[in-house]
Amino acid sequence: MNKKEDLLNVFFRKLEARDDLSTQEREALLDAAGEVRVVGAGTAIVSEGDRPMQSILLANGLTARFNIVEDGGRQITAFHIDGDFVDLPGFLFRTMDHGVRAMTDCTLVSFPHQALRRITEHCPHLTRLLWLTTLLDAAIHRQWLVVKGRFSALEHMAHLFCEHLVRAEVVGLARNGEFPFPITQTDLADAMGMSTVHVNRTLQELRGKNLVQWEHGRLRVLDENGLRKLGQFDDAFLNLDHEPR
Amino acid sequence: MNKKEDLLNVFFRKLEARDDLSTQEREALLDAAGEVRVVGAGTAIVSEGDRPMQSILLANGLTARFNIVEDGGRQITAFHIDGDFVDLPGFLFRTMDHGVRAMTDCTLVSFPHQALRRITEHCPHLTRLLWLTTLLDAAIHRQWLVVKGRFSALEHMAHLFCEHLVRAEVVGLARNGEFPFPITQTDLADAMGMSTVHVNRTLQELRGKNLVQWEHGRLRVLDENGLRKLGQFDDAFLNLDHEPR
DNA sequence: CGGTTAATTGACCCACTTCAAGCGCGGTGG
DNA sequence: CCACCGCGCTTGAAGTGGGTCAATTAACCG
Repeated sequence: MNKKEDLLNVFFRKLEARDDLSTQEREALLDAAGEVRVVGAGTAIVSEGDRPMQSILLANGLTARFNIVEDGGRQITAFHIDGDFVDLPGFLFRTMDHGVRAMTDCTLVSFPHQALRRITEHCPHLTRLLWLTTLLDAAIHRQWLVVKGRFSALEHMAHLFCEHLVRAEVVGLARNGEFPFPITQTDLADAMGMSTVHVNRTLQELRGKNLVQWEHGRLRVLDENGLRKLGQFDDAFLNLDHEPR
Repeated sequence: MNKKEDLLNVFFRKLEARDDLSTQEREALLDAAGEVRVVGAGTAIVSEGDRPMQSILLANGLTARFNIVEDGGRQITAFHIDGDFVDLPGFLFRTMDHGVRAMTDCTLVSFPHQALRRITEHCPHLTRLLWLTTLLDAAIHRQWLVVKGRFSALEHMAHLFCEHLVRAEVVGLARNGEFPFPITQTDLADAMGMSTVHVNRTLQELRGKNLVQWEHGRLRVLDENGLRKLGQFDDAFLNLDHEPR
């Protein structure tokens, strides 16, 4: 089915940034891919406590992982873009410890856990690459911890924008430092663990320094070097080297 | 070699809390295990930028993963205890994006990456369990993000102590709510992303509420329910259910 | 043109930081 | 055996980054 191949291309691209992918491996992934679904912005793709029977690859759109705390506050722990699995941990965790929400309309491809298990049984190298994608998520989490623990709001925001620029570039979503970033300031505040008010003021400061523009759901980085410097951004944690894994 | 088996027992225990482990799998791990090493407190087990040829299982002791930021500040992103791999991401990442330091004297068992690769090629279920351990690390990272983003210092500390109590119990390190916690308040501050001064005051508040004692490198939880409530602690993220993975 | 959600602004507040001292204790050398 | 040293713990005082509350404006949308 040609259509499914198109949808998976962006995932292949993400993997191929880190290692070679054989034709057989591509086919194994195509075989494993199940239902394709388009959901609207705001859809709860996964809810805390779910025991899903498949994991979901985001072919197109933007999703957020989040946890709700007692006072009703929400903490976003990750954003996912084209080519990211939004709940691969569910394959081995069984019970989801967090929710995933579509922040935009999203095209989703489901991978039944049974099919993923078959991959782990017959395609060791591909298994390592799938494993790698979850390690990437973990590396991003660690980076967020460093940033949240030791950076000012301004540095934090600069770092986050740099991260998204690079990730968008890897899957071909960015052109001239501009990429889709269709979320609200409230969402951003929930991701940065701060108040909307302060996100707004921090953003104004970044704009005032002529580092970024953010309009119509697109973020444009005007001065990538300046932004990287401010955000102390080093892309090493994203493991962009192409090497045998 | 009987000695090596003793050292790996705590790791078996960690895995067996989540799924069955066959005799063959245990043997595969024993075969994969290489050099055993004891290092003193303060040793840099892994440094940022390293390209290790093996991953290291902590058989006994306490280690911390950390990143150093520009102003010299340190952010600890994880603690590891008996039975944890301290740098399994290195198996697929190749280049380490952070350091690992021995906080106490540690007994380490190295697993050459070549041997781990062999496991991924011949033992799919065991591979999934190794993968699971890195997913556990990631789940803890996410929880830390939630806590750091949305909790007060007091709640944060309560949560951290709960997490360590549960993890220590899983590998048999805790008795009557008491377990080894041989770090300094400065280390704890680096993990919580706060100042030592405030760690000290927060700790006094926890003590004042008769929730914990912390003396001679051991933490004693006096009122586990109270501590859990204060820290909004739910152990779901630690995936303690024993089920087929 | 109302109704709703997102962005923005102002004023005040406080949790946590910073800076600066003291204190206790184990280790070490004379 | 004691003086000294260094590290970790503790305390006080003063400052601030970011939060909270509340209101206004802008953008969107049928």
